[in-house]
Amino acid sequence: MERLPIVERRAQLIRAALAVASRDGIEAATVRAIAAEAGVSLGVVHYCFEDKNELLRELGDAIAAQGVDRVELARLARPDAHRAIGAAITTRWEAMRAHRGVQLLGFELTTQGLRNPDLRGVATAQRDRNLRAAREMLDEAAAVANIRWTVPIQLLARFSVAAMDGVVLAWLVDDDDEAARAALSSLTTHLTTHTTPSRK
Amino acid sequence: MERLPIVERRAQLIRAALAVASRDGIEAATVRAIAAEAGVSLGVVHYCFEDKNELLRELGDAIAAQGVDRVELARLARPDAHRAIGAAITTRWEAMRAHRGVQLLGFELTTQGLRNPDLRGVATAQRDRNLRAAREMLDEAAAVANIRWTVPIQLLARFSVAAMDGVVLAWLVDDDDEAARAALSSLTTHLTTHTTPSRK
DNA sequence: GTCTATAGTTGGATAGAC
DNA sequence: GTCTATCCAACTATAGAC
Repeated sequence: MERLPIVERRAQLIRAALAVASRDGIEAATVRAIAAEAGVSLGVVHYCFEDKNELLRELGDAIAAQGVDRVELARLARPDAHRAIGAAITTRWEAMRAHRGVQLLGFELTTQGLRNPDLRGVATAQRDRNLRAAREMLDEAAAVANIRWTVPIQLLARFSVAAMDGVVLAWLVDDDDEAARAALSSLTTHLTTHTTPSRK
Repeated sequence: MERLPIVERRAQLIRAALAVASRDGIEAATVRAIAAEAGVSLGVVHYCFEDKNELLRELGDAIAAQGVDRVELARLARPDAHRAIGAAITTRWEAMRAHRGVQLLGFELTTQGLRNPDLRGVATAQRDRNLRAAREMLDEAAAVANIRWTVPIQLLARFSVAAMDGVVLAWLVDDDDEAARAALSSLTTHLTTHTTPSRK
């Protein structure tokens, strides 16, 4: 086996953890399974991480980081408010839909974080990232469509995140793409009612 | 130890499982811990249930059943649409807020159901119950306020469940009652825009 | 740095006495 | 029906050879 600097070894193990956990679930992501996935022996994992919780915390960071590819709205034709908001939400939805296992893993990590004090930060970090991403999305949609929001953006961001989470969870259960799209369309309409043309 | 008919013993063990799992999390709800909670020995659990999964399936039923105390809207003063819908949602929210551990357990059982084929039914049963409860809530609110819905109620029910789930999950993470209430108020407003006076 | 070997728990499940 | 005793598998973590 090749020798690696510890930082690269850690990165490799985090990738392996993400692969196992998103494919087989958080319960299946044992130290053994992760070591096997990475092709290293059990001891290596304990050499690279303080304990399993530290590895899971890094996994939480990794999953949150990959969820926030910035949405590109600039090239929209006829960017009215409804259209811009709809595009932003649809883009995010398609990104999530493409990684079913990762979405489920996100919920699993959140519940773990709510039970295990050692992983508390995973849950809150994920919420913070989601909120920030939603706020940026709303800001960008407003800029592109040349409107402004008539209620505090923090409120709208929170509602959007909650609605998104709920829609994704329902979709994980019943795998109904049409229903999910309809719900997101409803969310888009709702957000649009809280806009007004911005004066220049 | 007192002898009990097996059906009563099962009910007792399910109650114990609910107590342990809602208090300490699904991972802590081992057969051993449940037996201890009920004050019986380990073997008794295996005598009463085929295996652990069967017990968890019954637990799923139990948790779903207790969530659907029917909302009483009849005595509302001046039941306009917004008021009726708001009351229905608030009532349900207060019921959920009072049982934090149970709500978290619900999410844990759902994710388990999505990973473990043996528990698949737990996730879908919970979704079905929630959808039905939401539909009944919308029906009753419409009847009380003398309005009708301008979009298919199935769609509204689904959106309501998703939004509720998302709001509860966010609340579990940050424990912010005010933010939750604000989000639910936003949901109420959104639902109200899809009503129209019903002709008699 | 990496490996094998093993300690030390804890889990689900079962056998057999009473 | 109920209990104790036990089996066996899987887990995290560590010690020590190389």
